[in-house]
Amino acid sequence: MALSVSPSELEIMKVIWKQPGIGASEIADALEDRKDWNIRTIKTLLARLVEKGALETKQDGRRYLYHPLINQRDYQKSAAGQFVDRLFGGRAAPLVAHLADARGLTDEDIEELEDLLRELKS
Amino acid sequence: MALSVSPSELEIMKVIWKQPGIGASEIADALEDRKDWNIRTIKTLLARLVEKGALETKQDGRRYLYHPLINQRDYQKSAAGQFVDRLFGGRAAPLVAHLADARGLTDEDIEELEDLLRELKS
DNA sequence: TCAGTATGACCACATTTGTAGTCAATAGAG
DNA sequence: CTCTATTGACTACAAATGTGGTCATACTGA
Repeated sequence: MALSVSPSELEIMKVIWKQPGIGASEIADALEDRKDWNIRTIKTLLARLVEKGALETKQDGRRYLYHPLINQRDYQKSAAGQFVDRLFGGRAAPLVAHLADARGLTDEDIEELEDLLRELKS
Repeated sequence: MALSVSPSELEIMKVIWKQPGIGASEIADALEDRKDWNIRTIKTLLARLVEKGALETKQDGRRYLYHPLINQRDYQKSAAGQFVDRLFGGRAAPLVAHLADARGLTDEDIEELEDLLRELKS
């Protein structure tokens, strides 16, 4: 469990979560402006993700299409939990305080947080 | 900057942040129940942290005392920022929503978040 | 005074991660 | 039909990380 996905691998996962069933070269296209990766690098990362059990492939002619085996929300939840545990003793409030301090919260963030709190209290 | 501290190294940093000027064997004591690390392992991590510029040493007789060169709050702020960027597109609200969902927030968390939001809006 | 112990310096080694290269087969461009 | 570009399979290799060993030395209690 908790199968670990490295930062670079996560970039790949994000593309596939957004477009399940995408192929390697389309992933390269999708990342083109964000990351300066050789197609070989992307394929290596894909192979590692398959090996780790984070992705599965479907044959499509002579190439592979990639589908996530782990759910983005689950991954985010577990990563968020690990992160607050490691750095903030498991407490959410100090984390948000640091974020607010470091970069400020958007009005949208504030509103959403208020809604969330309202909901939690009911 | 942003000098990267690995998870294991961070455990060491946390002890030193709490007790600046501590020596290697006291760090081992402090971690004893939390981590099952050989004293050599701890010393290797300390050496790496010094090398990275995260710690400095002061000679105390024939041993070293360790002092942080990076501030805990600064580290937390930058790590929190990087984390929300990587996983939540930089938005704080979804992160908190996931935390609340995954493990719930304590009453204390909720109260602190409310205070924080009140403050941010004023 | 001397043996055992704690310490720092240096070394070791497997695994993970970032970043590609080589090769062989194949599919499409002319 | 032939040449080139694409694809997957396999390989490479340095840096970072986790984990600890060796060695020489200096301290300390018996």
